[in-house]
Amino acid sequence: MPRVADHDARHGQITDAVQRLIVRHGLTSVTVARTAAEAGMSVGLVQHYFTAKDEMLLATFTRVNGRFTTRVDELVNRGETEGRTIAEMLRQALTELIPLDDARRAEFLVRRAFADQAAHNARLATVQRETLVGIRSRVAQAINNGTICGEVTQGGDAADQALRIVAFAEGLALHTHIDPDGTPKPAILAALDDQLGRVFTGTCRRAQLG
Amino acid sequence: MPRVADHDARHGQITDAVQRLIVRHGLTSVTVARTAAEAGMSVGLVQHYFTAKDEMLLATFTRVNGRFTTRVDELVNRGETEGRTIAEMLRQALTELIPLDDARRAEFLVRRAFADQAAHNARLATVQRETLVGIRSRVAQAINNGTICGEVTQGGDAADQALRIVAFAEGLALHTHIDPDGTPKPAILAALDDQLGRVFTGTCRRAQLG
DNA sequence: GCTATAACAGTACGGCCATATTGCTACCGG
DNA sequence: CCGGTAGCAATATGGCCGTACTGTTATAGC
Repeated sequence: MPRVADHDARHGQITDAVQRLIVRHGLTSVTVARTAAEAGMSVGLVQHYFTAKDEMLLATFTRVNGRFTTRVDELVNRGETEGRTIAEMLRQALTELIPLDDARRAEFLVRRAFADQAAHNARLATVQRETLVGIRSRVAQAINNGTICGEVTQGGDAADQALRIVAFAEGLALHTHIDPDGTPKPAILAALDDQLGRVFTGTCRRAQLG
Repeated sequence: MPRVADHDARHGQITDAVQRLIVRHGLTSVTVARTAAEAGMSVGLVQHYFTAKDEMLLATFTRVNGRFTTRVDELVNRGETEGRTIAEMLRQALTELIPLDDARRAEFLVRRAFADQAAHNARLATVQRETLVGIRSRVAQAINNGTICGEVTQGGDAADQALRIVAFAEGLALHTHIDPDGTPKPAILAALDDQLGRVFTGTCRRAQLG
């Protein structure tokens, strides 16, 4: 067998380069040659790891979305061990969606960049949809947990409430991005808290939840 | 002087063609040649009316946004003469944002298609921002009117409430588009009504408002 | 230490795209 | 009725892009 390379690491280098290019100059500006240069490798090597540009972009989108949901899950796990309320964890998680700092903004830009493409590419659309319903179902689960625990006092469809909360957060994200000056950070967070406060009206009776 | 042509009509033909192409295959698929074919004219003629492709795209974006706000304004005017409540008019107006039918979906796709570009093009960003704050200030005005009239009983910053309402509507639009099956039309409209109902809690004491 | 093969680089190629250029045509002003 | 300019078409051009192709290097297994 010949020399081996860390495929996952290489894929990461390439998709990270794509991400940086998108953040800097938009998805349109992403070419294989530029990506190679940004990643510090040759065009041939990029081809070696991604048979086609489409694959490269799909991998980038998948990775970014995966990183996001992973981060949210870690946040929740940490919150649970630290005994936070569900509302607090949810607030933290949803804040991840909003481009309030550079890292969040970068991720937001990438998600947005693929929005147009996803409308006409089945595989991108699938990743996008699964990410979205993943977030929504996590929030719904949190609401169900909250109902059991006592933080949520009112009844009502958890999925429906989750949709409203997530939609609201993403709407705030959009406005924050398009008109940062018109939407100061505290106002955004207050709005988010307010929305969460409509559902999480009680206090937890137990220490933990599943 | 030589023969004359209706410049505005030509611009409209071209930008309409661009819009159709975006809806069908995304902004990436829009080329000058394809646009000319779609509009039923020669490449040279497109060049005659738009010195560069950028101008063509900017004009398209501007037109679509303009058409949207015009439609909303007409809706409001009609609603006023017909003596609707402010909440009803607002509900109608915000529903225009959500891709619940083909026409709305087409517009939504175009707005989304330019999202990535706008992040890296000052002129597109300006159009986008102005459209957004335009909508928001209209909603804020409606809330102020509602306060005077009696439909809005609680105090609070109208701009802030407007932000929340519009953000919510756009979030619903996003979810409707990405996951249409997971968000049935009635649930979307109910959510929108619910959100509006949080602000418009009273009934109008007067017939009309400015 | 040989050898097969993965890892990697460089370049060539065919295609499409935006735009420049050129030329024809129709019609308004006089 | 005629000259000139705007309207319009067709083609030429130069560049970039994705990808195929060819070649080189390094190392794991024997």
